[in-house]
Amino acid sequence: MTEIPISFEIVKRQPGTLGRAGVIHTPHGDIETPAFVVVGTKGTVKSLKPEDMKSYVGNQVALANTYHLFLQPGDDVVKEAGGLAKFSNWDMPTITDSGGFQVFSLGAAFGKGVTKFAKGETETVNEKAGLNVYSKKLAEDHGKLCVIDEEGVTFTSHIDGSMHRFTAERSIDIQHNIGADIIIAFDECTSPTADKAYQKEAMDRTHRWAKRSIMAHKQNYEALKRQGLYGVVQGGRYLDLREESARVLSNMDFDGFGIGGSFSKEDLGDALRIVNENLPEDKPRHLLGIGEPEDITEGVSLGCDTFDCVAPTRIARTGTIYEMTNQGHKRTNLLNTKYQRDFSKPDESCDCYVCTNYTKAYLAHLFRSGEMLGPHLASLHNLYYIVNFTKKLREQILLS
RNA sequence: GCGUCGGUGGCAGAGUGGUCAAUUGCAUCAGACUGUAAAUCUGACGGAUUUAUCCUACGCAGGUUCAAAUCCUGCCCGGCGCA
Repeated sequence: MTEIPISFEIVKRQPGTLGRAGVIHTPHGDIETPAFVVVGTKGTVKSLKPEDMKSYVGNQVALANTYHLFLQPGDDVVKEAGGLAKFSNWDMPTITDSGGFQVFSLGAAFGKGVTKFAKGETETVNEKAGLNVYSKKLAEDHGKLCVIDEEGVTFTSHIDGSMHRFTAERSIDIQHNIGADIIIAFDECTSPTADKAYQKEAMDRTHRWAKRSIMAHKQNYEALKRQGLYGVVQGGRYLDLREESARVLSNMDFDGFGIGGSFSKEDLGDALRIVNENLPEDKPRHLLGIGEPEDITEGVSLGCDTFDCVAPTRIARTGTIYEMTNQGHKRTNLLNTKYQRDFSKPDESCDCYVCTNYTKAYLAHLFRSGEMLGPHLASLHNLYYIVNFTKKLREQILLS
């Protein structure tokens, strides 16, 4: 094994774009990029057996979450089991997200129905209110399950209400225990409704946490040998902040970079361009939590190497599948009446296990009758769809 | 046959004189979902509509009342008990 656990080589650059095809070498194997990373937050891809990833999906890498595994079953248990890959029987490279997204989903977004994507005109609000040293009363007053301060974040467990504190160092420590090949510096994922002043403040804080994450990582020699660390670019929807974040992080000793935070659909492209133009070219870039097929097309051409997103499995569980049409990607709600007697393949152009063996009508029946096979088969298809679509984008770059 | 209880929107089941086109659940119809608080959530759900209102509705037919799903009478149907 090399001194550096994570290395990246660019195999081919796509002329005229920022896109590139490459390989990320990890202790658990190679990841040919661009690649879609399957999300299994709690060490399980919802509705799938771990083996299904190899047999039916074909993904090369999977991602779990630090916050969730810390709460259940506990990072010490995962460590004792021999690490995430062994514990979960994930026979492939793995990534853990730092818990930074939970700062958003349990914080600014809690109970508000806000997503990290701004839709059209967005009112910005000063999120300063969240910036206080933790107290239980404060959390209750603010209707949040987490409160941010300079040192870190205090969470109220969404499971049992117990209090837990994450700092940059603590997140890294937990991720060392979980043992994924790639770990991510603890960051603050901001809300798209946050105003610029707050985005700047959160970004600067994330940069300070980034520095501390590197220091914490370097203090664990064993982990340093087998885990790579990514820093996370922030800056919200503000291009100047995005540029600044990319530049600041570029000067830190990371093995790769996550691009995080909030966007609006319209300026996702502009943000990715300015970020990737400023990140070092020879390090892998992971677009955190994005996205839909169209987003991946855009992200790849703008120089992102890996992507993770819950959308394929989340929409699958409620009866929606991806379908390729002449007009492009389509989301098909199998619960719609018209599919009850539609005996065509779920996706005519797809050659996955589900599409070669079942019909829309059968899947529709499974969903209508509440059978668990419905979410399972739809998840298999959607993951295969997005993983293979991303593979095709890689092939296009190789052929360009 | 006698007694008794009951018949409410696709189903189950509230309501027992006005605030009832009728609580709620299921089903149905549609929508949402982007580092998973998520096998979740939202909306619609008698008909018409100029969305203000109007019409038809709580087994059927009458009646009482300013007003009835709610009270009275008869009929029809069902459960249970006794013959």
